[in-house]
Amino acid sequence: MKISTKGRYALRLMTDLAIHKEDGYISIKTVSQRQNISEKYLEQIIKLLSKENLVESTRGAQGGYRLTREPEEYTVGEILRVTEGSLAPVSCLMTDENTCENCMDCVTLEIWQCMLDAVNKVVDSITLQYLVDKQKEKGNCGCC
Amino acid sequence: MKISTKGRYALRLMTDLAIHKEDGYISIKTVSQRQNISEKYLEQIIKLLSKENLVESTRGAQGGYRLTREPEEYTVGEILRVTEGSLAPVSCLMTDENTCENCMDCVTLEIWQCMLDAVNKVVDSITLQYLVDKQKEKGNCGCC
DNA sequence: TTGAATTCCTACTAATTTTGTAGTATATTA
DNA sequence: TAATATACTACAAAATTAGTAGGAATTCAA
Repeated sequence: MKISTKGRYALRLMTDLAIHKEDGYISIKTVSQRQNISEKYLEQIIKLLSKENLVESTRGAQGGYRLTREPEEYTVGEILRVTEGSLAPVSCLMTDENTCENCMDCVTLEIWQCMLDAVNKVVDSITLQYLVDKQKEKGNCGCC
Repeated sequence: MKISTKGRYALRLMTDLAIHKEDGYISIKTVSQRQNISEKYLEQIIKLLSKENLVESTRGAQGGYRLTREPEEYTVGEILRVTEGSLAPVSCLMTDENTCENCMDCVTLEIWQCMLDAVNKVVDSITLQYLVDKQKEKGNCGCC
């Protein structure tokens, strides 16, 4: 039941972009140095965010990435789902997969659905702006 | 963010023991056949449950396992935590590990804590007896 | 117009975790 | 004493996670 580094790094990445949003396009290299995360790995992660239009990019010198919306318009849930995939505790609940027929009338599916709803409710209630605000007063340890 | 087979099998195992609780001690072999789960793997799983006294055992012919309490006295959360380990989405929140000092004042830890609380609330509100009741009317697909 | 900076894209790989298997010792009962 | 179980230790295959590596395409600035 763990959130992987992909999701955790994505939150730090997005928070970094949000905090420095006045700087225009920000390169992966810059974020990599500030957050101390591998450049190449960040590249993979931001590709996911870019594909879903959570960030936009320009190539070349002075290029980089920036947010497409205001920080209060992103939720943590959205960022996590794009990078982690569905937060569902079983694959039968993942919408993109062809849902298992047998499960529809299955006892435990109920439980997993309740868990998913509860998790989504939490992460969808927190905005990126909240992370920015808290980050400024508290910081981020980098390990969770 | 997945529940592994260990936790899912544990629920089926415990539900099976609960449904057949009048049969006295039930062997792993029997459960294995009824649930169509590898005998040796079930053995590993029930060892965890046994160690925490969720079940008790006797060896030898006519031996096996049985519940130590009534089905309404177990929660799904308890069973999952014994088999899956903590349901925390990050290891910094797992009580048995030496909690990361830096995290205590970390932004994201808040989020993970809220997620953990929400998940626990769901699974701790469902009893094994509920699974038994629903199982009898609905069944279990075996895949989730 | 050229060189440096940067994203974009495709593979590959190392490490870790999950999901088991295998074999044997020990205990119990008929 | 033979059959049936649990108890225990070790190993192994498969899948997933967490990266690395290298180069093509694009853009800007000097």
